[in-house]
Amino acid sequence: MAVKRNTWQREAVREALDSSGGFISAQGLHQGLRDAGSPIGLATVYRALADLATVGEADSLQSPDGESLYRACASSGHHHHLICRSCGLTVEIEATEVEQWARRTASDHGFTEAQHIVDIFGLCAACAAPQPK
Amino acid sequence: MAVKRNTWQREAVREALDSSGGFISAQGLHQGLRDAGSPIGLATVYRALADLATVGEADSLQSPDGESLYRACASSGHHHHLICRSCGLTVEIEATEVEQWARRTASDHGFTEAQHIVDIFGLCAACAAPQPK
DNA sequence: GCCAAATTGATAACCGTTATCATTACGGGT
DNA sequence: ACCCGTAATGATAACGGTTATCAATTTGGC
Repeated sequence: MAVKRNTWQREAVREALDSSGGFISAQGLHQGLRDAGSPIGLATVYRALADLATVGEADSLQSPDGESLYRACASSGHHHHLICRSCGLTVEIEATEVEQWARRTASDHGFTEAQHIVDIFGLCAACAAPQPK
Repeated sequence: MAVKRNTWQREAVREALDSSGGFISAQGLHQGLRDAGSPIGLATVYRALADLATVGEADSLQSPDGESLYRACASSGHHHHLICRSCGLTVEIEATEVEQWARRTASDHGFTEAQHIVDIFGLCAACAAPQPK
């Protein structure tokens, strides 16, 4: 059965994910768990993460480097993120306008089942000032 | 030097990219070039692609699988895409509203050097009706 | 307490991308 | 026209991340 994935491990992952406060890579999460004393294996982290993503309790996106980043999602509600590419700070943003625009644009071209990817990467105020690059 | 990247190979890549008509993976592009008779190497394709992307003549995005997909970009202008996840049909879309929204949102939170990822994946009219899967 | 089923975790296989490095082609200078 | 230096090319190896494999452990039911 597919709905049997509830062992303490998954919750551990969810907690870690939740306390990370932002997007984090699967491996980073694994590190964190290990540091926290969990003897959890990397494979399990990936599995838990995949499950959480499927259920909708986690959000995943591809970093520009091709890594998969995950983040705890309070709801299965749709929202977007503003991510500092330097320090990782993540801000959830409302995108009502964009939602509408996306929906309109899609149906405008005869597209259905449209899901949009809308994320903004930048440098937060803190990271911007110091060194440009 | 960095501005010395102009040998026939890059143009070959650009042509291939251009005639692909949609997003294509670096490897797929390499295959295509090879099939077309070019003795081009995979490494060179990656290099050319990176260059084109840098100059702004190619657009790149990460597929959900983590692959990098490239597409010929008419201009270095910023625009987004509506992609059929079934047949690969790609439509360039104007996103003026979104541009503004993104810029506003970013600076609203003190972010600078904001680059946004805005793409819509869906099923085009042709692929939607027939067979669900 | 015993058995069956499922999860776990270490490791190996995979896949795409990037770096390495010898070879080759091109251009300039003489 | 020839020689030489510079840079691009391409085969292959190295890399990093993700997924699959599989034996061992744990869990729950009877």
